[in-house]
Amino acid sequence: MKSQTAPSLADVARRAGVSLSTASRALNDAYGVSAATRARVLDSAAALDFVVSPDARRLAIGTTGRVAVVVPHIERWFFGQMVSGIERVLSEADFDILLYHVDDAEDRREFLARLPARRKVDAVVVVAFPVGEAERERLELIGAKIVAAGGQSAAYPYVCIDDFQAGRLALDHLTSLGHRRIAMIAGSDPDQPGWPAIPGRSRAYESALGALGVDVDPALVRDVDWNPVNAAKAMADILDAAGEPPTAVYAHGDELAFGVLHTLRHRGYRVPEDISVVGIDNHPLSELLDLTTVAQDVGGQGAAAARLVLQALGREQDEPGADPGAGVVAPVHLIERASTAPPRT
Amino acid sequence: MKSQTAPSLADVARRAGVSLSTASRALNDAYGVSAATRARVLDSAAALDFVVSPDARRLAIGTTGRVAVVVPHIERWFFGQMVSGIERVLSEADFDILLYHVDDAEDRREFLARLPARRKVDAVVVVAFPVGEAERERLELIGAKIVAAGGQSAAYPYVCIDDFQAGRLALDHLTSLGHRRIAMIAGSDPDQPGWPAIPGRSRAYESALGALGVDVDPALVRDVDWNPVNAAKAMADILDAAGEPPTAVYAHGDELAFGVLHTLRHRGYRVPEDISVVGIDNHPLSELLDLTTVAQDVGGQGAAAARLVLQALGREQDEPGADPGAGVVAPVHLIERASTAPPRT
DNA sequence: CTGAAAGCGCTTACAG
DNA sequence: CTGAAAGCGCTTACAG
Repeated sequence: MKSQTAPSLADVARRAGVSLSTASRALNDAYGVSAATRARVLDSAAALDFVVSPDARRLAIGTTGRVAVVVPHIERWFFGQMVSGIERVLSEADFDILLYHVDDAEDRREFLARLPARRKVDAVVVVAFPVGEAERERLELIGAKIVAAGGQSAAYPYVCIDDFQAGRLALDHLTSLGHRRIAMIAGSDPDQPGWPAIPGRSRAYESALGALGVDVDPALVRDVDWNPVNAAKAMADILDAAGEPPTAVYAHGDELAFGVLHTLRHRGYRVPEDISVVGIDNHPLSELLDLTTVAQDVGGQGAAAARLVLQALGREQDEPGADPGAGVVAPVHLIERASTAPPRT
Repeated sequence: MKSQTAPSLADVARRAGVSLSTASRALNDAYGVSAATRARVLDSAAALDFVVSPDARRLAIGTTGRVAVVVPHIERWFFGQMVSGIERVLSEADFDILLYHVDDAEDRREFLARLPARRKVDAVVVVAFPVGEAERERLELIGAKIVAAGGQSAAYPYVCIDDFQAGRLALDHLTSLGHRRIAMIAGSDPDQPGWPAIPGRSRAYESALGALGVDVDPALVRDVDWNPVNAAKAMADILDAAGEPPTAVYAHGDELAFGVLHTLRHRGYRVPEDISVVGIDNHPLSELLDLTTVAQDVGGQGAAAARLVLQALGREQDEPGADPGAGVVAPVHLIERASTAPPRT
């Protein structure tokens, strides 16, 4: 009945001829065990191929050694990068990462409501979505730390970029080139259709046009669910609806821009001669498509978020000047490639 | 000192006025507890916001409720899809997934060597890399099941596609169009430079040409580490090296094909008029780039792998006719788009 | 430096 | 149907 079972501490102790306590100490502390004894225990452990049962240790210790990473769309580039960055530093700090995928707002709420009581993790990092006040309190009540990646919060540490700034970088590039008639393909939150998923990037649009005294023309704006194919359709839509085509297109993300490029090419518009296109992200394929974009280091942000976790867990010496609990905003910068140029007059 | 602590089963039992055993049973079994008692316990648990400590439960139960998913490049599309598929079905079966990222062969070996003794998981699914015989045995010794996704093995269950077939699908399409001078951009394993990461896709090339009595021209073949940018360079290389350019290019993956398309465009070749291009994968961006490709459902393969895990763990009624321990090979199919056409004569 | 004992939070035969 | 008790595999004061 009992399936194969790994050697236990008791086995190690017996083989080394010491007590459980001593074996445990030899394996953990450095103190309180004579060198000779420790050596015997270590040998014994090695011979038996022993490794502590994490569950038992955790039970006794009261800590889990795990952190939950909760992401909406693990199959998308941005999230993959983020998880990759988080995993890298957390695993190095010897934490295991528990991956959870949550789809919509309902999913997220339910997940967060369940997690606290589960005590499965020491911390949770939520990627690109907010945590309600109530959930946050429950998490903190059980001692679980929480940090956000790809979004900010006043209530817990976070790392993100300044989306408004990123947007302005893209738009200022366009306007300084002389563009005035600029279309926008906005990424929209499927939970709240019609609302921008990243408000800052939309505000940048209004603000940039506003600064020029140009009114926003609704015929030039479309919301898209981040699916490139839908972005392609949206662009076609704009071309069909707007009397005069825009001279430039601002996409909230490179993946949306890819769709735009596709439609433009199919409709016979040359980029950038006829229409300029700019995105945000610096997706790995953007270089190949000569897309001008505002770059961000997503993997680096994941790593930074992981460091915030370690900090919150007291596992890292606070860097002097680092205000724990505060957020870090990662830098962004414009990368000019061949998809943007001055408008033809 | 003692940080906030969640309510324990003992609290629930006390509040309900029953013993620990009864509380436990009420929460788990359906049997052996009177309806009234169960109700009291349930109420009590609800009132206290109680949820069992997974670690304690596991310790007592002897099972972890977790499965490890080990991937080489979590930030790449293929792996993201795979993990996504795995997570979907495993989390529904109430398993937690522990994500591990391993880079190179050394990493993998070390990881697998450590895992067995750790007893952190009930099973491990390795994505797109092989597990040595020794490691496999150790894993099985401690009762951890193992299944492969994106690669096959004689020693444990797996799900993959038939890479040779996929390659032939792509190549037969090309040759039936009339192409004879076909270049190949092969994805290569960084651990074994010069070797194809996916041998079947290379064999398909040799086989398809062989069937036509055409010799493989080394000047038309390049190995690339799956980086699209390097694929672009490799294509440039071929164009520079080969006297006469190929009339078609076969890429081991769509991401490589993207690089090819880039170079072709920059060099002034029209696709497909001057040169045809075909890939494998049906990457989400392929549609936008009008790339002809051989499609595979990666997420579906992940889901299938997860089902194999459940099966191995005895958590799923064996479907009649399903041979546990065997592999499943997922179907592939050609998607013709605008990147392929007959060669100009 | 080392050991006996209690405890971490559950589950599960074993007896009522 | 219900409870007392042992056990899961470790850790950690408490005494030597």
